[in-house]
Amino acid sequence: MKEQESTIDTKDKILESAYNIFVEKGGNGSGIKEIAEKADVNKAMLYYYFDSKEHLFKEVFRKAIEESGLKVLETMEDSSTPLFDKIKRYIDALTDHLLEEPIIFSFVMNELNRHPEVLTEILVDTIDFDRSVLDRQINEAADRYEIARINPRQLLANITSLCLGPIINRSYYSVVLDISSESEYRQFLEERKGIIYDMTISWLTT
Amino acid sequence: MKEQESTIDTKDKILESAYNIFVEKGGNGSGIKEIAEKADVNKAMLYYYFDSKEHLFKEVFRKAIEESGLKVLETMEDSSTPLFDKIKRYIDALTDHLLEEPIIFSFVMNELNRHPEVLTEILVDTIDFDRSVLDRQINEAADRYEIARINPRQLLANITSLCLGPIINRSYYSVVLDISSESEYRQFLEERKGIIYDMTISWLTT
DNA sequence: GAGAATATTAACCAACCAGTTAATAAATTA
DNA sequence: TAATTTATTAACTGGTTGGTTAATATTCTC
Repeated sequence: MKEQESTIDTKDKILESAYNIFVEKGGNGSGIKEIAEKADVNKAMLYYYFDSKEHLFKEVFRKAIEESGLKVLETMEDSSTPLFDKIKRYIDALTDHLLEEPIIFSFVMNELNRHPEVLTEILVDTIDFDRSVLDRQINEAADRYEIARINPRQLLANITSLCLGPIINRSYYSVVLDISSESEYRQFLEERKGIIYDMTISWLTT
Repeated sequence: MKEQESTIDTKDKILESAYNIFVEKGGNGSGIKEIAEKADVNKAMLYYYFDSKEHLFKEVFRKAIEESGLKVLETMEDSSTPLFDKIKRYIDALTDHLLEEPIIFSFVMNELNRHPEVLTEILVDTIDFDRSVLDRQINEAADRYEIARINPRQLLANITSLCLGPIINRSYYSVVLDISSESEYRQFLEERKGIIYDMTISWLTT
């Protein structure tokens, strides 16, 4: 059997170090030497617990998804909450979470864009989202003429895009919107919560 | 003086090769050896025309911005077109352009996220967008009670986010929306053009 | 405490990296 | 055509990369 304490210690030390460095510099920008050094561990230990840089990266990526706030999506599966309330909660929760961890989220998206073939499967089995509840809710609301008949996928794409955009591509929006200070930007994002909701509702009810 | 023909030839060959490889694999993922080989040029020539990998990359990045479709933003500076028309044209033009060059756009955003300090200045002087015309138009329309009084920056952020989102982070949206086939995805994006416009207008007029 | 399993280390490896150099070829100028 | 500038090349450099190995230290089991 393993000697528990120190094993978990070193393995976790490696993972934590890898997490920080990968997130900061990206998969291609980081070296295992640096990761080992920051973990204060011999480089060979890295290959004792993880058998390649790629494997280590994949575990880090999985962890990053968990902590990114993407899982907020699963709140959309709740059938007991009315549609509009759910939308509001989703927007607020997603924005709040993204405001806390913007870098992690940006990391996930960047790596996903750069290595889609390898990483989508990790995404798929880490987040596994079932859209059926939301679909039904939307269609039933349309049946009752409470909202217009819209494509549920478009709703999801709209809300998500509106929330993510200015956060994960902050550098771009900083330039376009000409907002440089941190506090100003945060205020701008706070203001968005209400706007995104209003915009969505006004679209659904016209 | 330079020997024009062959000079331009080789320099351009290098730039083109660098462009393709950088866009495909990203700045950190690409090596100059590969770039030289694909350009069918001696590696030293790379340092004859560009004095480092970073310089070469920056030129590629600049070129990528030009071809990415980001410049469509500048149509918003036109004061002769009515607000709603301008919005419609911006959405259509941006979407169309992005549909043609989704990878380039993704590249620009990824690199910008990864190296904001170095690349924002290139972005700033490549795109230089003046928001004042749009601001005035919006405020005047609000004065005339044609639209609600909204923050022009939020309008810009909304439209842009809605257009960019599902295109530059396609892998993510493919999973969330569960759309795998290329044609289905393109149709989805086409459908969005109208939806984004409707959504924006309904928000502005409530 | 012997033996086995687990954990850790330093030294090593070949391939690759960005970048240089010094010599040469080709074109321009005079 | 001689001198000069511009273009091109092969070979090289020093450092880094991801990854291995073989020996050793530590811990667990009995």
